[in-house]
Amino acid sequence: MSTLPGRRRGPSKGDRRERAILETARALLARKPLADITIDELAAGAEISRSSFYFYFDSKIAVVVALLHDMSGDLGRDSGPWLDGSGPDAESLRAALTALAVLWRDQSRLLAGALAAAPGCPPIAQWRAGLRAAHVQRLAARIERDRAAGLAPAGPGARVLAGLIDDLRAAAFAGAEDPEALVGDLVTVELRMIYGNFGDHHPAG
Amino acid sequence: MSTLPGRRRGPSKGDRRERAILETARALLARKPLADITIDELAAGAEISRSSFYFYFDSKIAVVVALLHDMSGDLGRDSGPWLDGSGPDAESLRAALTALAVLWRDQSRLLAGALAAAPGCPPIAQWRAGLRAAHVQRLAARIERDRAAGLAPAGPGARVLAGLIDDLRAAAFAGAEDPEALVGDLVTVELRMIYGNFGDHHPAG
DNA sequence: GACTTTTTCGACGTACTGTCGAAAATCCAC
DNA sequence: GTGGATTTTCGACAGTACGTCGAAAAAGTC
Repeated sequence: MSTLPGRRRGPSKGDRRERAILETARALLARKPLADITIDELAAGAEISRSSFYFYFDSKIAVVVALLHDMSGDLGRDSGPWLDGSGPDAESLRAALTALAVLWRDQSRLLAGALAAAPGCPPIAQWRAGLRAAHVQRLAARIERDRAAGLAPAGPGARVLAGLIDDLRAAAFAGAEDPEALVGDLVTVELRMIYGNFGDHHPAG
Repeated sequence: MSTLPGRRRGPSKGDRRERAILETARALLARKPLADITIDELAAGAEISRSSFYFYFDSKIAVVVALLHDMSGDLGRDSGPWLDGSGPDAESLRAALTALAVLWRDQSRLLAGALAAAPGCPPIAQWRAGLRAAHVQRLAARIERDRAAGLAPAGPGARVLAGLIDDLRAAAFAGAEDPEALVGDLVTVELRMIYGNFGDHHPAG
């Protein structure tokens, strides 16, 4: 699964190195964009030679994919109540968006780099497509439920609408210097996209 | 302005070459992504050596910027009626979005490549920022006008809302295989973002 | 036909990527 | 602990693409 060419089994010295590479990548991503990071740096950070790097990962992208996978779990965190609920529930939506915004704040370069690299890089594109599909799937189901219940007006196909909402989130967070500051407005906008202004609320602060 | 290092004036042989480079770039972008295009190919297409390429452009990016500038005029085309009008006018919005979708259909690789390269590439980032600012400016003004006139409900700051709409367009068109198919749904969604469902309309087909 | 400007290109230096094969370190059974 | 297998390391090499320099050829000017 995770593109490791050489190793067979056994948590040995190599494991420490692999983790060191990942940690180095994280550290470097905290202060420079993905495109500016070279394999030399990754190897140096893990205190191995550049050639040795290739024993652990096939490429810089493979490292990124590993980091992304580590994060996948967190990405949908706190979205359950919103996605499984019904009606224009601003609070559960706000919780979902806040969790996402915090993640973007902490990992913006990793996420931005991944999004930028996705076209033209199948493994990353697949990762993104998987997350997107999962979100669209659940959100579209929620929209259909609400429409059937008369809570939401008809409109674009539920999957299309859900896709637009997913796109909007990614674009908005990717472009923002302070993602958390956007949460309130995104709540309003997403609710309007789904409910019109059935559910308009008055954001506090 | 357009980063031309060598030439002084006079429409000479060099002009043909410069145009040849741009045409080659256009042609290549029609069938492969920007990242896969090399300066060798650009030079070969214009029938000059790679070194000669640098006489005309500073880099591949400079070529892209030139192409983008050629296109800037078309980007806002047919948006006037929508941006200068008032109220939930689905038809003028549809016209604006259709023109944009057609542009995306024809130049998707150039635009997608530019958007992907923008972070980490100041000249392209500036181009994008300029367009975005212009759009946000006019759209925000329109929103404020409508709110003052009681045509649109209060909500996120007009500039923020306009920014989200601009982001949504870029993300939606960038991700779509058939941008024109999205226009109808985008009309609905943008109107809802601004007006709630004050202005819900019934899209035909 | 000299003189200037424009245009061309080969040679060079750099940065980064990825592969190969041999050696060193480590592990494991006996 | 020693011998053979496995894991890990790295130097050397080959490839690709970028961007610069300076000298020369081509074109334009008087």
